[in-house]
Amino acid sequence: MNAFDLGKFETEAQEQWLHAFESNPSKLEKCYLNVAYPYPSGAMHVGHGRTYIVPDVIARFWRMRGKQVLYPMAFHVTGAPVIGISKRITKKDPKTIHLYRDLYRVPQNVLDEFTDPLTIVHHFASEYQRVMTACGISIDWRRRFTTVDPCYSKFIEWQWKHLYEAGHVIKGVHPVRYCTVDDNPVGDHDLLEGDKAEVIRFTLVMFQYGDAQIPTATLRPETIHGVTNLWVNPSVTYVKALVDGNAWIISKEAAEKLELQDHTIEIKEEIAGRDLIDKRVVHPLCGEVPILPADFVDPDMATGLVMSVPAHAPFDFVALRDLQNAGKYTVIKPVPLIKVEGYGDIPAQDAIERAGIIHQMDSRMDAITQEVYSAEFSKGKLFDRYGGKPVRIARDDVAALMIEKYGSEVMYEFDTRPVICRCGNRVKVKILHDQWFLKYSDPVWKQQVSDHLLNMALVPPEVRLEFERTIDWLKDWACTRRVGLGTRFPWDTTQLIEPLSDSTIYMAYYTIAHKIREIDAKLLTPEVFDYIFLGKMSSELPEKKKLDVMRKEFLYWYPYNYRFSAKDLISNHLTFQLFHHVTIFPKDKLPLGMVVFGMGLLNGAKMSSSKGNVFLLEDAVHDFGADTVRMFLMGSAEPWQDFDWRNELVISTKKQIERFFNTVNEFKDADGEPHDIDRWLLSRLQSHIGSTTEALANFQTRQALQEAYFGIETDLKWYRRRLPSTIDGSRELHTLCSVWIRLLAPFIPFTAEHLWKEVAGEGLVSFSPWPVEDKTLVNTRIELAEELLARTVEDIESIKKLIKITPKSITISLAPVWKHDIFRIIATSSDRNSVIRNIMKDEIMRKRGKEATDAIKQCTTLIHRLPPSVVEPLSREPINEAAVFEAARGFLEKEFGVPVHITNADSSEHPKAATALPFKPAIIIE
RNA sequence: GCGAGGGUAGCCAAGCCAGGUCAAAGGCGCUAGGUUGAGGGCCUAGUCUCGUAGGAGUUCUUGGGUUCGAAUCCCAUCCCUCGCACCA
Repeated sequence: MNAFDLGKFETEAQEQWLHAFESNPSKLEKCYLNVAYPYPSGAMHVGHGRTYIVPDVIARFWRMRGKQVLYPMAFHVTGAPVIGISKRITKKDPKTIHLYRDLYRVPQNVLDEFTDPLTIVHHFASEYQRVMTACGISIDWRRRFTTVDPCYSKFIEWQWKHLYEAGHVIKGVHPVRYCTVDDNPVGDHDLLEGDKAEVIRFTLVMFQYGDAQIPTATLRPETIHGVTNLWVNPSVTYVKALVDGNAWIISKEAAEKLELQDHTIEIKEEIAGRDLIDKRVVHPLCGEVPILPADFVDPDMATGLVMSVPAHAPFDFVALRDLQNAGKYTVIKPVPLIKVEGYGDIPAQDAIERAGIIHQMDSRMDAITQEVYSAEFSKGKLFDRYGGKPVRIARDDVAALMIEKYGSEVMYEFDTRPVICRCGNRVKVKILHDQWFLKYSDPVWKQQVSDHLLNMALVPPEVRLEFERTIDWLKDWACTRRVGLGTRFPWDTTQLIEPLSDSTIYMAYYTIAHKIREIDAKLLTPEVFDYIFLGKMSSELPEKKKLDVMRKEFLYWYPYNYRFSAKDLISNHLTFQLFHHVTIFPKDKLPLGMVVFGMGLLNGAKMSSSKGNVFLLEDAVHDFGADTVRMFLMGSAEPWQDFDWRNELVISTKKQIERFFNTVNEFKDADGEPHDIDRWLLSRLQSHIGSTTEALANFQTRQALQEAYFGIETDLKWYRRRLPSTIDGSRELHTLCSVWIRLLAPFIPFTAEHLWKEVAGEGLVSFSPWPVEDKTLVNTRIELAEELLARTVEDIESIKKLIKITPKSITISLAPVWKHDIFRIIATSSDRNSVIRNIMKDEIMRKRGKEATDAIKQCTTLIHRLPPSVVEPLSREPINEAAVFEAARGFLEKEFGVPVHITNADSSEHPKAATALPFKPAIIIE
């Protein structure tokens, strides 16, 4: 009749919860929680589950504690990924089809529609809502929106108007990875290869060659003084091209690249590499040098020609040495210019010879180059005749000088290659114009954020440092994009506001999301939002009454209390939103706190949709039940720790819920008279209530479950053991059930809701009052008595185990009064050294001699071993041990199946009796 | 490489900030016994080593140090996770 059936509990509760969590301003104190909204491009897995269940548990907790709780949800559909996905589905890319059809189980007819990117996000947004609901997440769904809703775009425009007016939006140029086939910048997820590649800024050193110039790209312009020659690949065909009207000799590849980097290119003629060999070039800072052949020169690296500094560049040194070993160019000597500790005059030579490098192709060349470069960069100094500056300073100085006086230009190139787009094309660096930035580098802005961070609650506290570092480190952020979904950038409507920049203050939008829909988006001018969010009046506000309602909502809910998000967003989103808030909202509307989550693992490995290592949340709910999923996710680790989903562990979580269910069913109708053990149970219950409450107030879901579930379960086991077999449970068990259900309700709301109906009769447990610790029910003496009994039982068991005889009787021999005196004196004394002397001053003690000093030592050890919760009350007043054991004699005899005698140690003949201590009676088994 | 966090018994994980209450909570797994009596049930005990009396010994990545005393503090070392930007 009342079977454990999670599926049934879920169905029952869902009906009653349908609109239960819709939350409106009220007289109650508010609690506004929100979590980073999802980008719905795929199905939810158990990792997502935790992200939304943690805030839900906290929301349910505060709701029961009588707060007006708001937990809203929306969908972030801004950005480019779904554009790519829809393209790949259109092209019938097998990997993508497999992912969506087989892993996410999108029905074929829906999948067919995925050629439209909006369909993808809308489909999965609905899926998210469905699965979140199935998980019992108590969201106010009336406030759901997506970031491409017209009203939301109006809101974003308003936000940006304020950012702009504050001077945080600036225009600039920016080098990006660019695919010339797609004609678009490419992000990491668009890359087939080279996603680690960084764009590096090279200086082009311009050598004069007849009427043309040869640019060589370098990261170390200061080494110009040590150039002995250039390197050219003899088997490569170079071109002479007019670059911005000047004749340059460069590789063909370089010509294409430079065209993307703000240069006009007009190719005039081809020049074979070998025709350049032995020609001479000149630069004012190094004089005239020859061009030498080198096969290692890559035409696809920067300009395709390089300058050679054999004294400081191991590659150059070896290449030159190889030529000279063949008897060529023997007059060329490396020209050193940097002094660096740990190396001789020619660092490159030292490094090469130390490593015993024979030829250019040695695999260690890169490492040696790195070693020399970083040694020179960190510790090197230019020779006095070149200015004597440290390398790290001279490098930038020389580069600036060259650009100013010697015609040098900047060229961007990747540090590693190849970099290949998903379309198969080589990615190049392009300088984007009309690129807009958010000026996160602004020290004044940074300071405002840092100042506010001091007022914020951060969970766990360790993340504070990371936030501080991030604020400090943040540079200007390119905030507009050319492709994707999103809101048009107001100052250049061909561009869109970038996804991380349109999701920073939407927590404020939640407060009005369900109301603003009633107004035509066209009417939503900045003045409207100025009124709602800032209280600024304007003459012609539309729908003033509706605006007033929204103003009230905002004032009631804002600022939010806590924002939840995974820790990988600290370095961007979570910090960005602080920047935006401090600019737009007044001080009393700034965020109050943040909770940062750890990451999720599946069977020990990182969850990843693309690798197929995911467990869908829906499947988990189906296989184990929503409560099981919730309890497992909340109990296996604290929110900020990484957690690992393992099916075997989840199964045992389900058994635990079932055990709870059975126990409640067994006890809820008990109506016996209470005994001492009931008073003990209730006393213990109070501390579980207290600890659970404290843990949840600190977001410690795991700790809370330990207290609320295992703490109470362990007590009940002892209770049952202690209960005389002739007696039924007392009516206090009904109280315990009522409390227990409520303590667990945030974690396993479905089961709790079902049981609540049986225990309380009516109302939803979700809105029932959270249990409050009743200090008047706390009975330290009874708890101590049970503690003494339990410890003694344990001791008897371990002795029985050791002596391997069949006991015929057990004698418990209690410590005499004088030992209790000693115990108390030691426990209350602060100075352990003098305490022995003080005790032994006493005449009576001294008469006891060694017996007394032994007792002192033993008591000292015992006091160290006992928890303070035991020592503290004992030191105030000993308990009547004889009464405790007399009362429990029946229990002990039942436990051990032999007669149990209780004696006083000082009247016992048995030598063991002398070992009796307070709270640790001597045990004699015969 | 840089920034942040972390490494605890078979596994997960508490403890570390405020050093002695730590052989180290709790859960899982495993083993034994009991109960019911057939099998994802419940209860009890055990689960580093030794021990015929509730104890002792060696442990908390590794190596040093501070201290009467360190899982806990300091230094170094190795390993792991996250972030390093135009990407949600």
